[in-house]
Amino acid sequence: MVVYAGQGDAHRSLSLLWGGPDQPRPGRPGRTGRTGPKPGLSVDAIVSAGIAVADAEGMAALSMRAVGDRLGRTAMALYTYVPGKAELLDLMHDRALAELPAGPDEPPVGPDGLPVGPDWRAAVTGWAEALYACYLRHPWVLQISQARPVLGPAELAAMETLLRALQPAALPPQRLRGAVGALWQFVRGTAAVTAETRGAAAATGVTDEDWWLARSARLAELAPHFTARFPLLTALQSEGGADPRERDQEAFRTGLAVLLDGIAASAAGG
Amino acid sequence: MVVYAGQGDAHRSLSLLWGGPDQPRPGRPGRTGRTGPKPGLSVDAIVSAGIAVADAEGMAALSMRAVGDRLGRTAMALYTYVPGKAELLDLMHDRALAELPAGPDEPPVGPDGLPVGPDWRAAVTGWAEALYACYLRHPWVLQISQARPVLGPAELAAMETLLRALQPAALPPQRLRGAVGALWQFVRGTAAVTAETRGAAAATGVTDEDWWLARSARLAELAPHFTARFPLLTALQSEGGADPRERDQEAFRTGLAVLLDGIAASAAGG
DNA sequence: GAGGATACTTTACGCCATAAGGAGTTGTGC
DNA sequence: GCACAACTCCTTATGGCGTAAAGTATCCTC
Repeated sequence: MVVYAGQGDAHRSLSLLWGGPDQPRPGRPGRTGRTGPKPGLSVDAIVSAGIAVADAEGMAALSMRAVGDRLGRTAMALYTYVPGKAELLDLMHDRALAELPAGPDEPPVGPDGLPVGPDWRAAVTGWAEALYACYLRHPWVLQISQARPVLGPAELAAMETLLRALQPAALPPQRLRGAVGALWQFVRGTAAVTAETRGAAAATGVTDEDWWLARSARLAELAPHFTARFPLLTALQSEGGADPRERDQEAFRTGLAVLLDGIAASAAGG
Repeated sequence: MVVYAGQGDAHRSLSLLWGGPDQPRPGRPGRTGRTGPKPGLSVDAIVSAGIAVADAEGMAALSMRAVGDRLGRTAMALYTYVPGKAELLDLMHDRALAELPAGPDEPPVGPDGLPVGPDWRAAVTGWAEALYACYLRHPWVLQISQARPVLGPAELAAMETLLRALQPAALPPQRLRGAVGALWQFVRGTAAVTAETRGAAAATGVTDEDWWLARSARLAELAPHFTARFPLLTALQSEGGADPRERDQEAFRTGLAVLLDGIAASAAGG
């Protein structure tokens, strides 16, 4: 379950995200830092602690008190460094994405000087797999509403990497925007489904496969005319069956293939 | 900001989702309903009230108290009908999706008896636009984590509709699964972005366009070497410029076109 | 050494979901 | 007609949450 809890100050988030580590003191507006006790914490340390809590115990357990505890402070101590929880989440989000590889600096270049490479498919696939893996390493990121695009440096860097990978396909700008959006949303959504399957299975102490079986059985029991009501779904579920435990991986691979085919068509069609 | 707040009982959600209105009394396990005062509420009424609150005041304002107030009851009265807030959200989610049109019962059939129709693109486009519009009518649905796929009847019906629309493309099952996932995630993700843009603009009392301008200006100010660091992004943003206020619509259309091209390629390639 | 800025703590407020128990209402079986 | 069980709905209470407000201890500047 997810609750939207009021926006937080995106303005402040942006400052913190882009402020960098060079600020003499933690990022509150009018602070000189010439006097007073040395800060014992830092924004970075708080973000790390937050990620540690979320990785270990899930988003539900991520409270300001929990983060403070992990640092040997009270919850209120964090407010010296970070305006509030919403902004902390924004920072955690971008820090998680910062694990993504930057990719090669230069795309392959042909004799005509233009970027060239039949293998933009491989490059985009690599990008997508890296993002997918990152989401699965930090599933809590998927509960931070994508409806709050704060545009941190790591997120933008990831988009830039994708654009670089797509460069050889030479898409017209409009198509390029569409493709980038579709790819990003696809990876995120697919990762969310995978994360949930794993999480639910782990929480109930059952294998992924057994969990799916239990779910299906229960559905069939509750909706007796299931096959009559949803014939195509029923057919699809039984048909061409991959091992259910590999189904998520498969959905990722083939969905991505569909997207890449679409991009290829755009490239060809100009 | 979004918080994952503990799973709730998916088992109970499923019962409520599929139980239908034919249960003699609200859906608690061992109730006969032969005695006691007549129920003044119903699961349906509670779900409607929840949707009304969320539509009018957003997910942040959706509390059990708020829902109870709207029905002239206390928060605790709801627990007679619904096990908890998580399950209520599941019900609200499925009810929102129930607004989607079911689509024609039969796909067009050719002389060979197989479903046929060059216009599966139109059908899928129609499906995607309907889902997109539904999400924008109820943006709070997008904050319910997709990482809790409870599989209500309306959600499954929407998938069935999509499968029916895709039938003429005659995709192999593996590809079909990939395509369905990609389409769904794409619509959801794109709708989330649009919803956020509108929401943020509305909250600050500014047009979408001005909001984007302010955002860009602030980014440029905070990251002085922006263009050097993200050359492709910078280029893409300026290039081929649609009116920024139409950009979301455009991203939806062209992203969908990319997906459809990919599906067409799969159909051709068998 | 005084004074001010700063880090961090304690306390408190108003929310939240919901557990526990009680009051009033309705039907059933005697 | 009456006791009782079933049921709805309420009040109260618990333990969480984010964070405002105010206090204390630390350190630098003058």
